[in-house]
Amino acid sequence: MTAVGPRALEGGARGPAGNVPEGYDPHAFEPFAVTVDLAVFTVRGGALHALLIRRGQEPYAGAWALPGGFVLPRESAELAARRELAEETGLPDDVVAGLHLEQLRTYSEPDRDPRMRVVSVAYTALVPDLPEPRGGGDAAHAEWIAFGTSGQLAFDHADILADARERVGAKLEYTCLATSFCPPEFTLGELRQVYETVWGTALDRPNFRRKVLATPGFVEQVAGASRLTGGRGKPAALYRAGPATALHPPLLRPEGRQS
Amino acid sequence: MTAVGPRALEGGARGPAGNVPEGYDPHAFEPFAVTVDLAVFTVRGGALHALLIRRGQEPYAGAWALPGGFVLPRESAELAARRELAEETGLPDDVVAGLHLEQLRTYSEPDRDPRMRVVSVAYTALVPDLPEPRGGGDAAHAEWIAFGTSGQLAFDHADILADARERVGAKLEYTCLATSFCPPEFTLGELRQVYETVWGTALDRPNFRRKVLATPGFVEQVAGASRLTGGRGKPAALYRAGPATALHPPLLRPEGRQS
DNA sequence: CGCCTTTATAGTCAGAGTGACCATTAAGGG
DNA sequence: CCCTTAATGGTCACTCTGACTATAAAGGCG
Repeated sequence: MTAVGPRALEGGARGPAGNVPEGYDPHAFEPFAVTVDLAVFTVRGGALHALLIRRGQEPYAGAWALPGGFVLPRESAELAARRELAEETGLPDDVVAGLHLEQLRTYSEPDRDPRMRVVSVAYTALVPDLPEPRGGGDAAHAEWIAFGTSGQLAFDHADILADARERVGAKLEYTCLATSFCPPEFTLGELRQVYETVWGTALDRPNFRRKVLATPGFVEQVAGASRLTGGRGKPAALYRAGPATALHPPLLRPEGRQS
Repeated sequence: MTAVGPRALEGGARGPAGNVPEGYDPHAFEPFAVTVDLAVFTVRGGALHALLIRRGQEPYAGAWALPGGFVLPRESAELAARRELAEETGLPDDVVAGLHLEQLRTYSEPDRDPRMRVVSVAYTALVPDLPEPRGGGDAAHAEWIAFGTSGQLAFDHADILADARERVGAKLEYTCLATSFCPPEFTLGELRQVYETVWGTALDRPNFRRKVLATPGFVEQVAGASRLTGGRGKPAALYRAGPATALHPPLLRPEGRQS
């Protein structure tokens, strides 16, 4: 890998915060590829699942990997992430446009891809339990895989997925994000299961209920509606996500346990 | 801008999560430049300051900008950020190696730099009140500018700086990060000033003291030492940063006020 | 010197929030 | 009919916090 280009700029103020000489040729140095990777989570049957695709070619042929792809020349990373998400899940664009998508962080270790220098902006998405994703027209075939059962992931995707899970767990504490995992109408039991699944701990039912209902704007009751949850037990009232986005005070996970 | 390369890969599985054909030519498409930008904060005389450099050339000649520069071909973004920080501040490498540096987020809007496509990974650093930075050998001349008094910043650096400030404020709530703004030995009054400065609110002295001392590992008293703080008043005991990194339960800013 | 201001430090008190419980209601299953 | 299960309603003690008062120890000033 030849180190020309950027280094040639060192004589003046550098970078976009500095200056690029007029005659600067964008093709003169070893380029960086910029991609997005997606950590898409859902809660399914009491277990956290991530959306993964099976790799067909080397490197890491046969391994699971995060969905993702190149950022196109006229596209922001966020737009690229939304486009890839729509392609991989086969969901209609308007549904994808409404999903919670959040930038996680950027992974830039020089050797994270053995083929060339790839800098990847990772995004985290939380979705309700969707119908099985349709492969996005091309060879890509995305599936929901229970967290921790995927074997070795390609590239540094295991790191990304672990970081994303930790971030989601932390955000549940001080935001109303948990409703993103739920369908439009849900019971408090389902909402509690989201917390229990992501945190890996059991929560006290009455206390959870008290906390959620005491937070203005977290959830709004759907008048008169109720639903049986697990086939057994008293039917539960239905709620919708409210307008609030932050939890004050936060709902802390018990005893700082990480999983 | 020619949109070849990435688009040519669409036929197969895409991106580094997909596959790059063997004959793929890294120079065949419009390249992305990858840079780092630094939001370096300090607390000085009761006001939050950011480290900025004055731009000499167009675009944005004469405006203040964040320090930063290219990520070199064999360098991670974090390494680039640390190298740039050392160059701009003129601090010895071992000091820079010990500073708190945290990835903020990546800015990738296609037109954020009018000259070419630049994707920038932003980092936030918190430092104690350092001696005036020496310009880093080159033309760059970094200065501490009080937050909000810089006028228009170059590129999207005002957004980055605002995001960084918000992130720092939030992190003070649930981490022990505030000690990064302080010299090795500090008084509780100085630590409280960090919170007051970043949050823009006054805090109750006794309550702040109680909270900090009740958190195990946040600070450790320096036996027998004390110092006069503002010239007036009772001398204050000195403390060092403790081993703790997280605050459980958090120290929430009053009334969810953002500034 | 006494008196002011300033800051650190010690303590009090009421209310909010939380964890650990117990009790009741309403469903399905044998 | 009685079991299990889950939702819901409620209690109680403890912790944490915000508001506040009081004391200690410095410098400045007449």
